[in-house]
Amino acid sequence: MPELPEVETTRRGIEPHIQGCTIAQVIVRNPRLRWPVPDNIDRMLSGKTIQTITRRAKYLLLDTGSGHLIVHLGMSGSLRVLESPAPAGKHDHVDIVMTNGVRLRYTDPRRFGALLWSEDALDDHVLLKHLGPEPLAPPDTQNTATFTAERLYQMSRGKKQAVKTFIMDNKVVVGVGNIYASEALFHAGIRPDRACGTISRNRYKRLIDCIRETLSKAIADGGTTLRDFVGGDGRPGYFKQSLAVYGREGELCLRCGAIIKEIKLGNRSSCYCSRCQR
DNA sequence: AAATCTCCCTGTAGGC
DNA sequence: TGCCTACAGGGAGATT
Repeated sequence: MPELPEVETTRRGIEPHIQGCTIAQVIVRNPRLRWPVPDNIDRMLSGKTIQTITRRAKYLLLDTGSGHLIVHLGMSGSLRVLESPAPAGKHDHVDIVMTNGVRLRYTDPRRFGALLWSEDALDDHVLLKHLGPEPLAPPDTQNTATFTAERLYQMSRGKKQAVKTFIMDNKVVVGVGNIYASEALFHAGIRPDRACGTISRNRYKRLIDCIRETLSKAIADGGTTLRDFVGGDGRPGYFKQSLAVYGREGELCLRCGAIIKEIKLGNRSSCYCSRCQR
């Protein structure tokens, strides 16, 4: 399921195939995603050239020079490059056809994703303007608007919220979903239900290192494929075999051998080792 | 104001 | 060709 590493894997997979391509046509088979695909999207995109493909949080941004296509993969979405037409399956909702015949195909069984068109500056877009810092951007210790231990420390003071839901909050840091929050907390030795306001600067420093390391390794492995996810080349990711706690409730901790526990936090399952994580 | 809950959706797993 | 329910999850919006 697409978290930051899966979105970045997708970005890297499609970029070499579609950067510089001119869009001939957008075929919308089913516009009913999280928000409706705008019915003018074919008119807005046709004839425009894809200049860059960037990522902000879990959003992919295709810049045409006069407006952006904003893509979110939801939890079961994928974007693949097809070098030639192929029959559309049940969940292949949108094809973006290039003038050279290459297609960018959006597939999303659960339709939690989105394809939106924005002519405004992206900094002002309602979905993007309140987002916190990127976890993998170069840290700037002088700037608390970047992902630093000082930021987490300051934002968490006086809060009783569980640290796991805290780091999954997009205003705190973006791109950390349920899988990688669980994994990073394990590697940092912090219980997911610990009140975020009781965690020291030093432990936040360690947590930040672990979040960066977990996300980076997952990107290097092509993301985590649990069921649906495929990268831009249609291949699954291989990080699943590196998961230490996520989805391992009842199994043994790889570090100490204790049984991995599962609790619900914010209606989301959270797995942890009660011996390694405090 | 902060924290928690609900909802959108559908494929899959598990119980019977 | 079994039917039914619970569950998974990102994140906006509602509620407590």
